[in-house]
Amino acid sequence: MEIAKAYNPKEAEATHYQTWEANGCFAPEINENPLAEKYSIVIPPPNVTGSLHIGHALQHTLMDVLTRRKRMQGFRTLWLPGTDHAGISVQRKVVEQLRRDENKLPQDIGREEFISRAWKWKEEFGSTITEQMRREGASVDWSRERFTMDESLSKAVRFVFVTLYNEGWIYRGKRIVNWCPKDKTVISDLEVKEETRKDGKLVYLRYPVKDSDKQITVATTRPETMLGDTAVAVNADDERYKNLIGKTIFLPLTNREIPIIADEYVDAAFGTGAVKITPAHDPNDYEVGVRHNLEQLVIMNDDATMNANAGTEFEGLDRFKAREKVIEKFAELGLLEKIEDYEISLPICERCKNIIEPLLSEQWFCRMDEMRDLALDLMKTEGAPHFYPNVPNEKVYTNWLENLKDWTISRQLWWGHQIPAWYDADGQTFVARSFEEASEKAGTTELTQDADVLDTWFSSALWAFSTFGWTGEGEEEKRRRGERKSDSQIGNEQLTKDEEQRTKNDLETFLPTDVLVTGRDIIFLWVSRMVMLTEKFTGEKPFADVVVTGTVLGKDGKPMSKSRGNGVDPLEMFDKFGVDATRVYLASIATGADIKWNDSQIETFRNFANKIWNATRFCLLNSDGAKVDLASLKLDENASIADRWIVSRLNKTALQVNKSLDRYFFHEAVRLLYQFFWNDFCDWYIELVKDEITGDSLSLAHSPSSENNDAENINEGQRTKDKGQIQARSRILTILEQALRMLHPFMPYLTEELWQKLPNVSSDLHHEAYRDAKQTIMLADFPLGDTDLIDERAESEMQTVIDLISKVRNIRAEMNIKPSDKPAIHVAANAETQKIFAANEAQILKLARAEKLVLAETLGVPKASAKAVISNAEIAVPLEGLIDFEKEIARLENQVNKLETERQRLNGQLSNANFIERAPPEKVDEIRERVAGIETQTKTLKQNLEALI
RNA sequence: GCCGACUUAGCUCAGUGGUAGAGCAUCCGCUUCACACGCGGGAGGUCAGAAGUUCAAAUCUUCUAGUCGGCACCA
Repeated sequence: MEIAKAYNPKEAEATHYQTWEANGCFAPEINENPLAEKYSIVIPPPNVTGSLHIGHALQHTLMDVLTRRKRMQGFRTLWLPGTDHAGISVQRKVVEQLRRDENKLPQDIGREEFISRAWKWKEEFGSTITEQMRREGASVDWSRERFTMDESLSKAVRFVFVTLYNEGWIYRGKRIVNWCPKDKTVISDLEVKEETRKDGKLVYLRYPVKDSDKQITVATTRPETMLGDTAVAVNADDERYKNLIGKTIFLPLTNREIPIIADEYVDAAFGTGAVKITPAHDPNDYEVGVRHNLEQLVIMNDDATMNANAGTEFEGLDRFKAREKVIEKFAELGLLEKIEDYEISLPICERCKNIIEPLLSEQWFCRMDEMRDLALDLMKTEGAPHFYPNVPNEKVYTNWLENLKDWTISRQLWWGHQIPAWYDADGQTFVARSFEEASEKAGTTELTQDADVLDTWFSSALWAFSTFGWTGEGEEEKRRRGERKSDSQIGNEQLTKDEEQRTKNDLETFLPTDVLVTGRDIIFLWVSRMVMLTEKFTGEKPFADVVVTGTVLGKDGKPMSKSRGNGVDPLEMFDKFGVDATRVYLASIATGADIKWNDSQIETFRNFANKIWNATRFCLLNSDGAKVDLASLKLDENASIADRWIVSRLNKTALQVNKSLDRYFFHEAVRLLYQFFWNDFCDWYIELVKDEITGDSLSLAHSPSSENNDAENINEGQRTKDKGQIQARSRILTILEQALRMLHPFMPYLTEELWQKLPNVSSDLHHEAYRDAKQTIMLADFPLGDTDLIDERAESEMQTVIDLISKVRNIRAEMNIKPSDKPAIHVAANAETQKIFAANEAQILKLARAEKLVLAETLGVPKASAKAVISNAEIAVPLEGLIDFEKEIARLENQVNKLETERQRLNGQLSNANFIERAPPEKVDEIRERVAGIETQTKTLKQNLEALI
């Protein structure tokens, strides 16, 4: 078979994904077993405006690893893909497109046309990320792809909104909100970020008191808001101002008079002790205003320019221009006391980085108190969802819930789910799932729908169940919910009947999902809201577990960002190192840990991919007559140590890999597989059996046609040898094949490419749930590992052989013995250990590059020998004429010193009476044994040393 | 201000009570018939610092320092 010398990822990446998809491998329907347990994951829907970044690649890799393993283990597996309509982002793209191409504003074309343009934009550019996911190898079921604005998901949104409204969880009201003047919409607290500015100013303004020559000085960082002041507040106990309470102030730059009020919000010790109150532009002032029934004077437009309420001199000015002008005017009037430098933190719009303006505005809100309790109860009573890693995520989650405030759910955008509320001519509100329903309620069709849309996260919050077809419509849903609760009580008799329905009904089959894999940053925005709304509307948990991934930082250790230019494009990595290498690297990051991007690490896994390629290449180059055959791993009593050892290692690895993945320790699974494949399989097993499986033996050299003619010429011995060789070849192929299966979830392309090349692979190797499917490694049975096949004795015997070879290699290297020189190896050991070495003589001679192996009870070698000890044997390599005595002395001293340090440490423990008394006896014995072992070795080394001096 | 995480070899990182590890880099040797994206062999660490708990601490507790997050406040 022709096989290239190095792995070329591009070839494998080009073909297999299409084949898997075409053969329906990603859909749960591929599973032929009606009783199969389900395993489901919904993807955190990426924004349609997005393109794949390294965080997606990380999360998708983990989800794919989980999904692929479970699928291989015969679960009815669904990983559901989809995208989020990303309200503000798409709106901004379309606004930009409109401006650039037609020099128009959204108002110019109207809402309807704007929305149709947005859909067009989505159709045209919205599939970038889903295309990129194909490249990643993500085994998602594209037939179930969802979009948050699909009709069925939109129905769900309306149903939920109406229900929550009717139950009093959603209300409309005037509140101070975070207003983004750039996007001209309200945004939630979670979308506001803080930015500290050192160049802030604190401006002290003097307000003249009416009927008095007194002035009150107030300090502010936003002087322009004084135009909207409707009071000055002081603390009632403040002696300085006590007698001014109830008096009136002439508010400069306006012709308004405002009261001086007392409120406990004011801290007499802070600043001047007097606070200007602007109820329409500050949340605290708003509260004060409500308490004192103050006028709420809005002085800004939605683009943060001043409006008519600010006075003719200021109307139309930008807020920052107005600020300067207010200061100027106060200075002119002699009312500017001073300006101090002041470090200030500004609220910034997370997306557009503009400064947020707190603004009084009428919005829709979602009350969170009861929903918070739903979520908190789940955590308290069931520990659900379970976070991985648990620390610190669970605590962060619950702390946040405990301090939750109401959620502003309306947005002043056109792209999104328009709020299903209608107003009649009198301003009465009718909340309904459709215009028809609203008209019916209102008794008129003269209705106007609320212009706002819902926060994108509102529809995302339903993602765990709306994606499975839940729309909330009709009584059916409720009935099903009721049925489902009782199903579990009825028991197993109903199973078969239910199974039929299960395959038809995604909601019942796949909810709750098994795990959510997502980033820390959206635990609040998304995870918590899914928990609340899924529980509220389906009575189910959205997911059992939450895996919280860390942040992949740039090479400079800072979060990746366009402005820093430290981003890493996953697609570039795919091109440079291959998809598989990138995936394993991402999976090798400790769960939840932040990591600095590091090219050398990913190269490690590129090299690993190549190693796997070449190991397979080796097996294939020596595969004549052999085949993948699980029976070849059933070893009899005559089996070699190497075979027993590798089978044991394989099964131990499989057990540990499964255990690691069960607790989402992807990095541990990667490490186990890397070590098994490279160290155990390549470095030792291949080398140990190389002679046995390479080279044409006599009969194999014959072409099949001549074989019959020459059959009688082949003697029995040769026949046995051939048979043994073919068995050995099958065995190594089978071990390899098992390893490829375990590697598949991490490295799907490489493993499929190689697996298909192995002799005798077929769908017979599939898990029994996929016997009829076309042969692919992705449906092969993922090894669980068998404790009965773990052979500790073989492992320790093999270790003895490895130790011996390593020591001789060490001597060779330290003594500068040429590769072509083949010394003898003398070993002194007990009879049992001698047997082990004797059984592996050929391998020892080959791997240590030695000429002969002399086994005895005691060493009888010339003085000019290099020596070493291992736990149960003494080794000597006679080096007549080659030995450098000084070097040998140094080498032995080095070994003695190492042992001595260790011995002293252990003796320290043993001489501690408390240790002997309180430590577990096994532990004490273990230490004693080790000291004894060290002493024997040291004694031998010292004798050798003395002999040299 | 409150809460939390992190600090381990030159670099990037594993390691949750019992012999400090990996990859890369480095040093020495090797065209050994799968692989130089390789093979073999070395060197390199007071586990940030201090105190404590324990027979035993990188690991548990407290404090200190530095780094980074989250939340709150900000007249």
